[in-house]
Amino acid sequence: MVERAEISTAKDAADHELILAFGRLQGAANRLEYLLGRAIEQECGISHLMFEVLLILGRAGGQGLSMGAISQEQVLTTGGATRLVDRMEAAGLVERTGDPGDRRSRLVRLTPLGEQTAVRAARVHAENIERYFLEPLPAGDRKRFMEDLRILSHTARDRLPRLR
Amino acid sequence: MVERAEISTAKDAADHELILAFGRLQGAANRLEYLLGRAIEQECGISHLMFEVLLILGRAGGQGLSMGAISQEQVLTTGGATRLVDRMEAAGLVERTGDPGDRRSRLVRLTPLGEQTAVRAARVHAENIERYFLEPLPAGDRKRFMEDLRILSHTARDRLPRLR
DNA sequence: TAACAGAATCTGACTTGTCAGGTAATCCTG
DNA sequence: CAGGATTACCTGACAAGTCAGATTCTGTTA
Repeated sequence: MVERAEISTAKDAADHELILAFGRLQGAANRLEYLLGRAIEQECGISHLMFEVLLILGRAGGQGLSMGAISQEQVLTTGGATRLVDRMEAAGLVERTGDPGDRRSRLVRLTPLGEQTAVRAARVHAENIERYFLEPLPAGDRKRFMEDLRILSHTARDRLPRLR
Repeated sequence: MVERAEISTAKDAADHELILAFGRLQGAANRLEYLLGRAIEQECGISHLMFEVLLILGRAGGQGLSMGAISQEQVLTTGGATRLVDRMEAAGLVERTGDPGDRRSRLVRLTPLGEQTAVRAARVHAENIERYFLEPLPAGDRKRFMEDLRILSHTARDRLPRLR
């Protein structure tokens, strides 16, 4: 009846194995994210989150996106988005203009510098992904693995509650 | 020669696809981590990183681990480890004692409360992993997928430089 | 054994996120 | 159309990391 004894049941042993395997996944994901984020920071002078926002804005094009749309695409609260865009604006990567249709809202749009940076950072990022993520995988597994990830990422995304 | 034109090459299109696919992976990993971390916080009253450290210490057993060993197992600098263990000590989950063999070093060890919390949190965590991570995957794919992850996590781990 | 390089940890200053609570504009609804 | 609910964004207070440098101890070596 000592607490220690609990961890020796069969169920707990299976749990432990699951946690270990999943921990390796999380560890790998974190380390990869760290590595890729570092590369972008050093080679392009922008943070990982700034890079994400540059990509989002590049994909959106045209008028730009509202602050709310940006924070919803990221794992960021609205307050966090405000501060991130503040820094990006100070760095000359984006500009904020009022939305003519809704004076509460503000549209965020890439500057020419922001576009150049986005293109260059995307290239660097893709190279690093190939190098660190795909290369170590057995060649025959890559395609199937990417497909699994696609499925998984969608189901996970749909299940997870959004931030405010 | 306009910068915009660069993004329309075939290579850049492939890069873009790779970045998108990988972004989904990162997004899923982050959202899962967020979700699982939240569950642990709410149900067990400890942060995600505290949980990791509890598991590490539980696995180590015996004398406990030095601060350096803890920071190396985590994606944490030594300064960050100091502050995390400070909070865990204040919460009564661990205790720090001097290492008799090296007076610079300090050994961190689970308290009885820390052990109980580790066991309980591990159970909650395993349940949540199954619910959010494995369940959405097609049943036949789970085993193979876990194996891929195992391989990948090892290669990624080996390639990534350690923090200080 | 004195001196110095290196290791283990801690600390001050800072960064960048969260959270809760503003403020201004918009949308309903009687 | 007045007035309350809601929406969009921002801000002050705080949390929890990073980083560089200080402190204390160890081990080697001249």
